[in-house]
Amino acid sequence: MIKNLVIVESPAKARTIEKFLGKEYLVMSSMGHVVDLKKKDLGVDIEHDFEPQYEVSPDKKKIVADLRKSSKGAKTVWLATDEDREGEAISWHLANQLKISDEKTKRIVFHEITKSAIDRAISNPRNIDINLVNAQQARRVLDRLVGFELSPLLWKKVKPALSAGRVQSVAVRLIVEREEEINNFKISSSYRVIADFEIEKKESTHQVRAELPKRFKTKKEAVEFLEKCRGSEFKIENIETRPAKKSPAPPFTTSTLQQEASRKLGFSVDNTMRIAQNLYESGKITYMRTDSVNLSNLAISMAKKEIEKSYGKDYVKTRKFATKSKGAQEAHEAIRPTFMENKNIKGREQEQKLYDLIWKRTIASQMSEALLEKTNIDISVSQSKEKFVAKGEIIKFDGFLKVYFESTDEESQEEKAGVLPPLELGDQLNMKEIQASERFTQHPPRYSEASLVKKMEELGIGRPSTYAPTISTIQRREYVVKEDRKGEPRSYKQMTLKNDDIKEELKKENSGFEKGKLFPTDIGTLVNKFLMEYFDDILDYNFTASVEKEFDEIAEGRKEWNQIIKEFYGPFHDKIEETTEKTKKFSGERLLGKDPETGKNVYAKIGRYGPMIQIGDTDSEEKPRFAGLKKNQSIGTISLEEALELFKFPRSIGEYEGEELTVNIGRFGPYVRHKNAFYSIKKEDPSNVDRERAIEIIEEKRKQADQNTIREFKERPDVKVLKGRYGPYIKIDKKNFKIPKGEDPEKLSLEDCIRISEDPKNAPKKRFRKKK
DNA sequence: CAGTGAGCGAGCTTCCGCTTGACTT
Repeated sequence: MIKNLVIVESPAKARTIEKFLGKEYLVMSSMGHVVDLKKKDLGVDIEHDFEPQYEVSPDKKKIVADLRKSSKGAKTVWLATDEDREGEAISWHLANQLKISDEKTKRIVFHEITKSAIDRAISNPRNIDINLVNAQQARRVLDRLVGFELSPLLWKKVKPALSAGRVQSVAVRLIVEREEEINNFKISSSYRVIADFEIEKKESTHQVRAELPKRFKTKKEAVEFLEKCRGSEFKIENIETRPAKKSPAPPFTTSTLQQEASRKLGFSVDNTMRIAQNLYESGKITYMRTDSVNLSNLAISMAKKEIEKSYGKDYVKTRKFATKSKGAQEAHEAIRPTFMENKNIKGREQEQKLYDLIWKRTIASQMSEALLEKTNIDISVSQSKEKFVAKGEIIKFDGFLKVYFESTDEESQEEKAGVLPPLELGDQLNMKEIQASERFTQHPPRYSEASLVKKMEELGIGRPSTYAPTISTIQRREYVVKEDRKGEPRSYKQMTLKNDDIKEELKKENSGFEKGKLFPTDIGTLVNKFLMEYFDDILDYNFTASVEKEFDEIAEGRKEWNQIIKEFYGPFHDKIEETTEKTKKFSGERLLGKDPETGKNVYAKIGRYGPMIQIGDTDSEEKPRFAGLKKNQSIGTISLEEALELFKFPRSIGEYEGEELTVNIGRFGPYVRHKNAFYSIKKEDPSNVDRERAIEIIEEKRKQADQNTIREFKERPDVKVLKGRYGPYIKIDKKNFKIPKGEDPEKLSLEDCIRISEDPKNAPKKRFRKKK
């Protein structure tokens, strides 16, 4: 019999802790929450003070049963879930589910997984803090009420299967509004002047590059200035040198890790988290879902030792960082290597890269500041009041820069300041060339996944465990798409003064190139418009912050959670009812003009299945005609001509193998149809697909299918052994069957296939209903 | 996986936050 049962949230944590505690302790994990509001219906009893209707989550039934069994025999059950609102609630639900007496239940917390922290926790147990639990219940119930009343309203008014919520709807709003800003952005240009000088010093020639701080609004002004430069003398008028310091960034939180991995390694938020999870489970890094920048004393002393060993004492400067982000709960340490002496790890390439980033960032955070010397040199122009400025930067002591430099989102136009030659006051410079180039203002950047996470964190919306899932949700609902945009060529004017001559050129550059940025779709834009019109309070950027304040008051025992929810729900529910009754379908309908053939109205709108064009009015006697939009078309921008073009489908484009070939646009995009089979048109515009190209597409797919076929049987053409994304499988008619281990897919006979298909172990699992 | 969109009506969809495997074709 076990004396002590310790329950934590994560199995990897359980394994670590078990090592610290002796044989008298059994450590198990709950795998997060085990109880939630019931899945079906609202799950909240509105009539009775918003009583939550809880159930053990289906996938946690076994875990709860196992925990119950182990807890029965234990003398003491230690609830060691995280020290935050959710963790407290998990402990409370566990206590309720395990049905253990209060006397043998103890609640303990630790924020770092070290022997001393755990020992300290064990000797300082407390009871479950019911106020904190109530704050969690309020949070949970509020999110359910908002999500499960707003979403059905969208199904009625906009389109089925949509969703809305406190977090995701604000994330969508950010992206929609950024796009509006971009659309309203007026590009302007100005002229930037850069001069290249030369100077002889100590028998060698040095180059000096300087920029005019002022930019000229017009070409005329820029040329006038170049005229003045012609024949001017350039003299060093002022040299200013000042010391500067650079400090390292704090260690990683979930959000900053996602941002840096995106900028430096090009990882998606989702990928970063998956890799970090692997590193965590193999014991290489600490927990990866955290909002804390704090390092344990143990970690700091390990870092110190490592820095001393690798770089010397001068490079050590330990620090404690304080969390600045809103609503941080700091239940864990910052993300860091478990053992600082492991500079490298074995593993997959991506794991090594991410680990390297974490190692460097952590080590750098405990290193000395970099000491710099910044120099500004003013260069006068004898025939003008303007002055050129040359900037230099010398690193006197590299400090943390030896290992790590934080990157930024902004791709700046500024050139990096370098080392300046030894110049003195009064020196004359020889002008080699002065260039005035037209530069354009840039619209605000679209969000990437990582910069959206950064913004969400700033607003206090979402938690480390939900950033990645939220970003997936808004893409899965097709509110937002992640896309690349090819840049477009743009010309700019450039005037060059060289050898006393001013030359003007028209140059080309690429502008607007974007990779992996988030764009709102028509549906995202429309849903946002609807919610902003009727539920702007929920979409308010401060909504979460203000309810969090209320949750804090509940946690402090100063307010009743049911009361807080009641005050919110009353007006919210009224608004839901009112909107349900008083508003019509919200389709974003836009009248494009009249169909020249029939004279009927042509509309662009959102229909049951997404963006479409409608010819004819809904209430007219004749049924309107419909056509779906192509990818990259939008109801906001499509022209009447483009809209009418869509009605030219399905197009018959000839015959092949004695059967008709048609091109059409369906639910999953454009396709070629031939002999009852569908072939997706992925690359080109379906309007341009002719017979020849269609045959190519068909043959390509057939070839692909051929290569993926391992076995075929003449007597039963519906039975095949195929090679899929996840390895070989058997296909019979339209059902797929797993091939058990030990069977060689290359050698399966028809009888083998049928035998395998009849074994219930290999039966196709019920498909998880997941709409893409 | 595939040709819809109004309307008829049944039955479905949906939230956020805490955790991992099981699973996909």
